[in-house]
Amino acid sequence: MRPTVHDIAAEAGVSLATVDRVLNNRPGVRELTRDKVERAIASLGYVRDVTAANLAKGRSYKLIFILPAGDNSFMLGLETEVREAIARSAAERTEIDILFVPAFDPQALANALAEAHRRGPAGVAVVAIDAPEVTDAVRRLRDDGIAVVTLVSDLPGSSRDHFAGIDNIAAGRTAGTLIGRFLGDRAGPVAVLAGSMLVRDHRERLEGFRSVMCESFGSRSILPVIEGQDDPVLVEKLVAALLERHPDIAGIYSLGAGNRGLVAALEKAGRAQVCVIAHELTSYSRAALLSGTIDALLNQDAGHEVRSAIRVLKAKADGLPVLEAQERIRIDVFLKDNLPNGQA
Amino acid sequence: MRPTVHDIAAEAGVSLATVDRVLNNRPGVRELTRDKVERAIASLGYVRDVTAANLAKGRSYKLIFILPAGDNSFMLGLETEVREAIARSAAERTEIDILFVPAFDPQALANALAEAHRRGPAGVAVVAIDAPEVTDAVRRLRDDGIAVVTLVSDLPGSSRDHFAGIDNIAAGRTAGTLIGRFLGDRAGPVAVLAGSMLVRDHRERLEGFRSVMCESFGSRSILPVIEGQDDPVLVEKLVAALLERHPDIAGIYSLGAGNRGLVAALEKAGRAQVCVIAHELTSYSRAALLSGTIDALLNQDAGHEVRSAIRVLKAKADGLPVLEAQERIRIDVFLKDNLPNGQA
DNA sequence: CTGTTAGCGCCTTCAT
DNA sequence: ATGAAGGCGCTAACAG
Repeated sequence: MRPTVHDIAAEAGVSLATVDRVLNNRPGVRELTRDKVERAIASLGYVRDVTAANLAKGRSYKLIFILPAGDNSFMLGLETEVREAIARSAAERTEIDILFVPAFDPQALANALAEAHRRGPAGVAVVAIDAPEVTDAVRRLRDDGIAVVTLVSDLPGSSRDHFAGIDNIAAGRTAGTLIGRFLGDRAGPVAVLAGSMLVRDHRERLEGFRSVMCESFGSRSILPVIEGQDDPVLVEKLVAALLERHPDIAGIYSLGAGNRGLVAALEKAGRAQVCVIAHELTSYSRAALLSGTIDALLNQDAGHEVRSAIRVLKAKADGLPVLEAQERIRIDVFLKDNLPNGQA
Repeated sequence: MRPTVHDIAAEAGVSLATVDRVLNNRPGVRELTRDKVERAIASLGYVRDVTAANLAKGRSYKLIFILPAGDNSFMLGLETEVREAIARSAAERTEIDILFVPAFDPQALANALAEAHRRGPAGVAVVAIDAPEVTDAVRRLRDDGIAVVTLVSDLPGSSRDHFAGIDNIAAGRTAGTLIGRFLGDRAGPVAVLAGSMLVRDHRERLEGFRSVMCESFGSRSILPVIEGQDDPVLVEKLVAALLERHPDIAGIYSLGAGNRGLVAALEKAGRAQVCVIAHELTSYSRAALLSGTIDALLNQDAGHEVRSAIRVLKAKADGLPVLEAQERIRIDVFLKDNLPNGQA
């Protein structure tokens, strides 16, 4: 059997309470006693049973998730994952609330962060917008010892504890290499469709994409970015116009959401031969990948992101270290051949 | 607060012991009493605290992993992951032993399974070889109520409880689409390099690859399969000969291990323009991907596989259901652009 | 068949 | 500064 607090107490010749004080480095122990206990801990190779500790503490973590409202499938999927985490909250000792804010509205987001602050949670997870008022609101949370994790889109200049999302520059580069190699010698420009340049993730994907195109496929021309606000209706309108304006388009990189509109525009225009790389696996994008309208899909697993955010918030709330390597979110690359069978 | 066994006992007017019997559907409770308790459970919305239950049980799961010996990096990585699981075993209430067997030797594997059987574990995880003596050995384990999970390579006809590995047909198809699209109109045949047709995962990858090549790139010729036994030295010899025999080779799909030898042969022959798709991210394949010798890498995360195998073995040992969707192992697709920074 | 009692490993008053 | 005692939610003898 592995050693317990009792063994340490016996070995060190002190009481359980003293061992506990040392273990949780609480005050009220003489240097000398503390040393004795620490020697016992080391010599017995003691490791604390975290589950038993949690049971005894009966602690529960109050967390708030701030998500953008809007009906694109990716954000709905993210919401679903948070709700599943809420369903698990009994087992995970969490109490999770969701706050919705209008998309791409920095002031609204800052207000939501303030509201979250008022509720006094142990931690906040937020899909960030890269704006000063948001950075400020995050700092105020952190100043009060509330842990903050950015989700999906980061806020690098801020004091957030952690980012639960993919490396968006790498994602953009991956899209660039795929579209460049898939197109090979086929002529024609490539268009880029984004949601909004206000959010960091979209800006970074664009940056990665452009740098690869420039480094490795320099002769391919890139059209100016189109911003569709992640709104399927607007996206469809913009893409329809784009296809009309440029009959010779060879490829499209859609780095935001609202792909429902992209697919509709392509199919109505009968432009199946355009090479399309898009982000996020949803029921729409999945269908388009299978039908051949979309050639490849880059994806971030919303479930992983939410679970990682929760683990990190709990750890930070307890002042525990985070294994960054374990919390890294992978960029999934899906072709029609390796689509998981599941829902999503 | 969420309800506890005490609340149920009070609500149903019975003792804790009776509640516990119903909860773990143990015998010795009258139908009527059982009903009362079940009603109380339902009406209070009780969910059992698994961590407290485990604490009280003090149970620990004895597990055995059977891995092929040999010095290819993938299997070494797998071993490392098992050792990390062993390091966590205190916290996870597991006692894990590793048994090594010569690679691609069905009889040796069957013997190892028998040895594992003798040790009386709660579960066994095994990198399977598709052979009757192995299937038999697995059945004997299962007949004694020992849980069996196949790892990396499956044994579908057998009575194993679960397979912790990727969909290898999908992996082969993905490789086919990538190589087909990357090559475009470039002329020349494609070669396939496997470890051994004795193992299911290699056979399935080949099957998926061939079917996509046939369906979507029918004009491309595929050379006969080369078997390198996952041995870097043998692989290098075989590939060197292959390159000499076929100066016009356009692409190589390496669906097994031993890629160190593949890379060496390609680099010595100065054949960097050959399009290469390989499996498994190791320090060698990573370097080759970055240098451009390898064009894309398909990967299964050994850490995920090991952790999943352990979760499943524990669940099966307790007769609990497994959420297949949650245990699905993804096929990672790596280009030089989206390589994780970590070790591996 | 059912209930009582004593833990599992840890934390937390409350005394001393 | 230290210790004794009780409890977190559940399970496991052992009695009745």
